[in-house]
Order: sequence, then structure tokens, then C-alpha cells
Amino acid sequence: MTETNEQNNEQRLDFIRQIVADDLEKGTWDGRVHTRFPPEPNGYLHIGHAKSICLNFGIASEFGGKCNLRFDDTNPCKEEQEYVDSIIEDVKWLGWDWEDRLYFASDYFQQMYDWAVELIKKGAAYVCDLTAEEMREYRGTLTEPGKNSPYRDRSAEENLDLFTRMKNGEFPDGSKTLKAKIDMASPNVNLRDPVMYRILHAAHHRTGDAWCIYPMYDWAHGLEDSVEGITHSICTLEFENHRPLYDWFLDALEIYHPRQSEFARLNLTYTMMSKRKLLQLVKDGHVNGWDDPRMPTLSGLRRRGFSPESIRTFCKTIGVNKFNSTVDYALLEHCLRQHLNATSPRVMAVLNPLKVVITNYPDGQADDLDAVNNPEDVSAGTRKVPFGKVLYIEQEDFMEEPPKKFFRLAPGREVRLRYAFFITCNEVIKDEAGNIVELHCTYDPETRGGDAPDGRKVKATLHWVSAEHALNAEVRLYDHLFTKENPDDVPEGQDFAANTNPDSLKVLENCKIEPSVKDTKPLDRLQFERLGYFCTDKDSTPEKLVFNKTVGLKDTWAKIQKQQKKK
RNA sequence: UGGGGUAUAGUGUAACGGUAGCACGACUGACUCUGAAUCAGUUAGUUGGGGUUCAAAUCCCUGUACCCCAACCA
Repeated sequence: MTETNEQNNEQRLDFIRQIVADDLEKGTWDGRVHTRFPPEPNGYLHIGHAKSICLNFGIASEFGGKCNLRFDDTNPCKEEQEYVDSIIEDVKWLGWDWEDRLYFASDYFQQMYDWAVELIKKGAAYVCDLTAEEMREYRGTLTEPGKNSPYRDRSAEENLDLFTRMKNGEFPDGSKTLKAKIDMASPNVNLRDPVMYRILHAAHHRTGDAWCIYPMYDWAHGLEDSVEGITHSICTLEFENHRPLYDWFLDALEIYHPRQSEFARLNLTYTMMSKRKLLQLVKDGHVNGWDDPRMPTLSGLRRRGFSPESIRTFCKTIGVNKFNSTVDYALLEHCLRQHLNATSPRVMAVLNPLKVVITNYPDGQADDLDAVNNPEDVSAGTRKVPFGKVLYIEQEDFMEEPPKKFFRLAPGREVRLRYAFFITCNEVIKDEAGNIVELHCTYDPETRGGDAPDGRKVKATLHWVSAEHALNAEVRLYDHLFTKENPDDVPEGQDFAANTNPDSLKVLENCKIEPSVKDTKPLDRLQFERLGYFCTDKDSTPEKLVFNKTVGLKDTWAKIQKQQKKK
């Protein structure tokens, strides 16, 4: 029984997959599973979209079905080709494949128009001359019913004529709409004669000036799903109230009718997903563009050094549900580190260099030491790392007066340089202001490779680079964009911008990195030993290497320091 | 005339009338040529109140809280 329980746990389906599985069993859709990811090309995709993408494409692949990529481009005022391109790139990057099924709602404009004509003929739609403001009045409120538009009872002939002329561009923007004739007293406000078409003399990024009337989401979306033979139309919770309308249109038309299901969108601590607010961050210069490594956009995460695998694992881990929740950013980081640890080549880099002279190392001598590329993956092999008389170590790895539990280098103390030698600090050189500028150390030639033949131990192993061979690099360190778990948690009268973290970006110009990385390419992911995971930035050139810090290694020493400070 | 949804450790989820489990986080410890990783352990939960039942997170009744809806946005 325990065994079956465990199996059940592993195969446990979320409620949407359960619906799909049940339908498959009942034969509801003749054994088909067909989903779609339908973004509006009005912004860049973010990690919240990744949840939806992984759900829709994931279901298709798990159940032997198909998933379309469809652009819901029904509002020319907000949409641009730039967004189409970025969305295609991002979904691809995540590792999903829509094969030849790349669709655009705008491809169906004629079909939608024809169907609208059909509804008019059936007496289920009418042209309305109410202004936006009047329409709001006629709609009623949440607690009071609306009232019928004075244009509601126009004849089918008149409606047909008017609608044709709307399409032909005879009327100015906002002067008329086509509306569904449903029920102005419905407790569901969406059913109070919703607008199907509005007049918009605007150029569309794909259809140009071919149309001056554009379909509204509620009218268009079900038709798109129907045309494509979608079985399960999966969307977010806020569309729950729209489902009766989705169903109404398809029923009225008596056409193929998919099933809509809704799930909760993703919220993440220390970030936010609203396209509007992300746009504001970009426009107000809080970040350097949509692909700024601090952004939760997929392009930002990619540039930051996230792997698509880690994002997919994350999406699987958070599950799918119907209630709003906020996932801890630490869970994303966990999934990230897990994948990066297994796959990232190790390399030694010093972010804040402190010069170390090995006083007993012969002038002119050179050593090439063997270093393991990835201890988690023997097939990654080894590489040579050059050693020299003058080295750099991390400033943080030396303390003149070490507190308790500080295991690293200190006067008189012996530590190991990774893959190299044991060294002992003999002398601390300071400048006039008293800053430590250099250490004089001696090394033990017997410890070459990192082990002492006499079996003596050291408490710390430091990363290092040879001054003579090191490459210069700029390293960009990132922290949360916001100082609060919930960026919208602000004093009255302020907006989320008040919570932006002034220290979310720190640039280190004078970093030193081992020569093996000289041919690194943008998006290469590396682990800088003992520091964290880093990714070569697109700004990187052979003359000036630039790296982004993706995420740090867990840092027990930092925790101890914090505790010591508290005391 | 309001309607539609949802509540399980700090966080995210599982348990489909039958032992409240997993993951993240936090905290111990072991191991370690990364204070990483790994391993072992600790921590902590069913929204309140009634009821049905041998047995309730699950079914019923009744409160409470939170989310969504009144764009010619999606």
C-alpha cells in the first residue's frame, strides 16, 4: 500500500492535467489533446508566462498532443513586431516546439467578420451608437442591472448595412460598435451586451490598413480556439468570469467548442509580473531595457545566466492551482543552482583582488597545475592553470585579526591555494592610509597539487589567479530589484518604484580571471569557484570580458558573520 | 441584483471518507582541495464554529478572510 501511495504521489496530476486525463479516458475529444499558448505581442515574456508556456506545451507533450503558438494580435494600438520576435525567441529558448503551428489571430479576421455577420442575421448582434461614456451608464453597476441600448432593436438589415459601412471605414473611431445581444440584467457584467467590434483606424503590424474594425478579446478568443481545433483552452483566473461569454459565442455560432479552464498566475517574491509595471521600469530607467539581468523577463533571466532547464524545473515544482499564491524567490534559485551545479564548468576568478607575493618562489619559474573542470561531471575533464610568483586572492579571504570561525588566511596561518600549494602568510604590507595592499607569503613546494605528503591539514582552500597570466574582467553583481518581498507594499501615495533597490546593480571593474576563459562567448555559463555562477554578457569582448553574476553559491561564512555582527 | 472563485507548516504543494506527506527555507551535525555540492537529522500545518460517520483536510450546515468582474485592453 505504501508503494502504491508513492506511485500515486509521483503520478499525481494537477487539476488541469486531471481534466485532460479524464477527457482522454472518456473520449471527449476523440482522443485528441490540443492546447495553445496565446500571448498578445504587446510586451516581453516573463517568468509568469513561462508557467503558462510549460503548462500548455507540457500537457501537449505528456499526453501525446499538440500545442500551438498563437499571437492574439487583436489590438493594433499596443502590438509590435519587436514583441512578436522576442516572444518567438523566448519560447524557443525555453525548449518548446510548435512545429508548423505558428498562428496569428489577425489571420482569422475575415472569418471572424463572416461569423459576426451570421450573428447579426440571427438577430444576436447589433450595431450600437452609444458613446463609451453612455455605454458605461447603460451597463449598470455590480449591484444594479443595466438597461437596454436604444439601438438594441435595429433590424438585421439595418445592422448589416451599418456593420458593412463600419468595416468600409465610413465612421470615425469610437462612433459605433458591434455588440452581442445577450442580457443587460445579467449578474455577470460581461454578459451585458459586450462589445464585439470597435472602430480603430490604426495600422496593424501584420494586416496594415486592411481593417479599421478590430475584434475584442471575448469575441475573438473562442473563435481562434475553435478554428484551430483546440481541445483545452487554458487561461488565467481573471478570465473565469468570461467563460460564460466564451461559451455563449460558440454556442450562438454552433461551431466547434473547446473547453476553457483557468489557473492562478504566478507571483514571485521581490519581483512583479505586471507588463505595465515592467514597461514602466524600462521607460523610467530603473533598469537598462527589457533584457536587463535584473528583470523577471525571460530575456532578462537568459542574460542573467538562467538555464531554460532550471526554469522548466521551477515551473514543474510550483504546481498548478486555482488559488493565488506567492512563490519564494529562493525556490527559483534552488532550481537554478541545482542545474548550474551539475552543468557549469568551474573556473577561478578574483573579484576584489589582493596581491600576494610568494617570496620563496623562484623568479622566472612557472607551473601549470591541473584543475578539475566539474567535480559533478568527470567527463568535463581537466585543464591547466598557470601559477606564478605574484598572485591575486580575494580581499575577503584575508583578515589581519581573524575572528572566531574565520578559517581563511591570516598572519602566520597556512591555507591551501586550490589545485596548487599550501602557503603561509608572513608579512602584511600596508599603504600610508593603513590599507592592506599586499601580502608576503611562502609556499611549500612539497604540497604541489594541493596535498601535503606529511598529511597535515589546512582549514581553508582559497581560489586565486596568477597576476602574470590573469585576464581582466568586469563583473556585474545583482541583487533583487526591490527591497520588499511585495514591491507593491508602499506607503500611501507612492508606487512600487519607491521600493526599488538602489544596490541592485554593482559593477566591479578590476576583476581577474584565469586565462582559460579567453574565448568565452556571450551566454556561456561558468561557476567561479567559491563565489557563484556567472554568465558571459553580450557586452563582453576579447579585450574586455564582462560577466554577470547569475546567483551566488550558498555562503555559510556570510551567515556566521551576520550572526557575529548581531552579537 | 450583485455575481464568480479560493482557503493545508514561514513559502509552494500532495493526500479524491481510512497513518496529514513532499519540496524550498530556517536550524543541527557528518563529510569535504569550493564554508559549495552531498549525506543524516530537527523545526513547523488542515480558516472559525457546528453536524454526519467506527473514521472528516475531504461530506453537510454556518460564519470569517482573501482574489476577480462595472475598457470600444487582453
